[in-house]
Amino acid sequence: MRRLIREQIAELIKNGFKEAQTGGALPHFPIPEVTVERPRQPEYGDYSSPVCLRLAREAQMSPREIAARVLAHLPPAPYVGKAEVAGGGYINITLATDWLTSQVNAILEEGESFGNLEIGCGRRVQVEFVSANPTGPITVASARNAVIGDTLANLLAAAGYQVEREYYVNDAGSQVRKFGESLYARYLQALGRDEPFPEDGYHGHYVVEMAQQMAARYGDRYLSMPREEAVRALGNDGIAYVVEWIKRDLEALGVTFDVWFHERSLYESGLFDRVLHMLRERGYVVEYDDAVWFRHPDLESDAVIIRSPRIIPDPAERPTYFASDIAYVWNKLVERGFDQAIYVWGADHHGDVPRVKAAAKALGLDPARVVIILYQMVNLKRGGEDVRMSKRTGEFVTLRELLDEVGPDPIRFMLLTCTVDATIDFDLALAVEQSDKNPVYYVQYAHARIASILRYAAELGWEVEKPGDVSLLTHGSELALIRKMLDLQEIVALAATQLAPHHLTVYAKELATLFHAFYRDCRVVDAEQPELTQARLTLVRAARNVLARALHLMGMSAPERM
RNA sequence: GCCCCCGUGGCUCAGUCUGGACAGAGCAUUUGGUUGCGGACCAAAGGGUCGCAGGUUCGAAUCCUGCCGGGGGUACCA
Repeated sequence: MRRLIREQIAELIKNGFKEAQTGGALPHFPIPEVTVERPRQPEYGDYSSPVCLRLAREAQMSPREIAARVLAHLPPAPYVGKAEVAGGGYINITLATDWLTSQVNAILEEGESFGNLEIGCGRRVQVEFVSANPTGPITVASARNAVIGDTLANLLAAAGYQVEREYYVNDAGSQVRKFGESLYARYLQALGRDEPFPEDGYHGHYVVEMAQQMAARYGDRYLSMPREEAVRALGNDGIAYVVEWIKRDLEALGVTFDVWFHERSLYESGLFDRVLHMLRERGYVVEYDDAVWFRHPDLESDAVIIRSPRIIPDPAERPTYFASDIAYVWNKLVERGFDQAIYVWGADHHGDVPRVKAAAKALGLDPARVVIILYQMVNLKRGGEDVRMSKRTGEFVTLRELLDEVGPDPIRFMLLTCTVDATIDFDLALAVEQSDKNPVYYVQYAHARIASILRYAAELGWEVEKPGDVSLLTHGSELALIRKMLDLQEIVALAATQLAPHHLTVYAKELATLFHAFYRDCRVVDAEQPELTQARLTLVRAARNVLARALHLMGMSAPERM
């Protein structure tokens, strides 16, 4: 556990300013926030700050002169190798080589905890994701939700938050009823009855199979019930069945949840009524058109419907899904006391964002505690052709099919590769292909190659675990690799604060690239140079440590062989 | 109509929220590389008006405004 180097350098420069000012080398002016960036060109060093560029007027001297005086007063730090003025007044800092190499041991000591930070300060965060309707199998769109949510949860945990993962089971809405009716119809058909299938029902073949199983297991038990009761009972059974199904498929993708929260419990516990009462008292509830509405100044529309007897005739007063959202946000932030509730939603729900925020606000909660991540859609393709998907029509590619074809790691990596803001064209043909177009193998190959080197060394009798003298690591490729390894912390900080898991994929590819370059330039196992070999074996082990951590943060495996 | 997302080399995408020094990868193309630890690798080359037009700034792919193109949403579906 450690502080980011970038932050330490920013502070260092700030102290340089202070020293220069108190020493009279610089006039007194408010020191601005010191921005520190990573320059692209290696000759500009590891870290660079342009802060002096905009101070010419206030300091009454050129940016270069300011920078020079700050540097003259820069406090010493073990990690600073070279600090110099460059260009029009940049402060460029190069890390000290001996410090860099010493980090190899530090990384090994930290093990799987390398990359962990404390920026979360132990705050409790809930990540609620997937939450697909339990009326059918998980599709590719939900798979994107799953990998984003799961990776985000991993990142937040690494960043020092206390994280809980939750799946919200929609078992109270009208879709559930529709599902029950579909099952009922198929059930009767399975028993040989001539039952018409509801027009807007679930047409997928899986409904037929489920109904057949139920008919086989329960016989005509549901036949003796009143229709309404049978529909409800079958719907509940069906949902329980599908939830287990979803759970298995997500597990196969490497995604598990701490809590499976049932929408229905919001009503059964009486919470919804209490929350509705609170809103009513605060004046956010209006009634007209035979319905109950939520009204709030933040909403563009006049009001959002909370419940109406028209949505579901039985039970007559069944609320809308938004009603559930109101009670749910209270449950998250108050009853369970999360500091922050993160929702992972498909972009087609973006219109609901202001409502949930407004609901939180109306309940007296800080809407900033509600964080909604919208990810764009996944267009499924097969060889360039669009594949249409809808659970209702029964035409879709399930996550299970995809897992059988591709396996979890490529799915995770591909769905994680671009920002949540970009639409993904997921080509099934490409996903299956184990080629250069599929960078997941490139990254994992680097790990397998590391494992192979260590196996090879062990076979030759090297003490692989014995710490080497890391000060012997002076080759440019070795130092470049170490630098990239240290970056993992920056990436965790960036991805966790931006809630942008895709940074991990970029990082993993870069790390793999630098390892492959190191492998090319530096022979690890060399009987004629035992000291160097021992040092390089140490570096290789540290590299494996970092690469494995990056892969694990993405929920992927770090294979020993491929 | 209104709201959200996208528009960066032939293709797929980073970089935009936190403005900085000649705009980065991968794929594809061309040309090379190991009598050594896995060639699922490495290196080099060509290829870009960062959708368009204004504006802010010492400085804009990045911020602001308008426009164009693509996708999604638009309240008794969830």
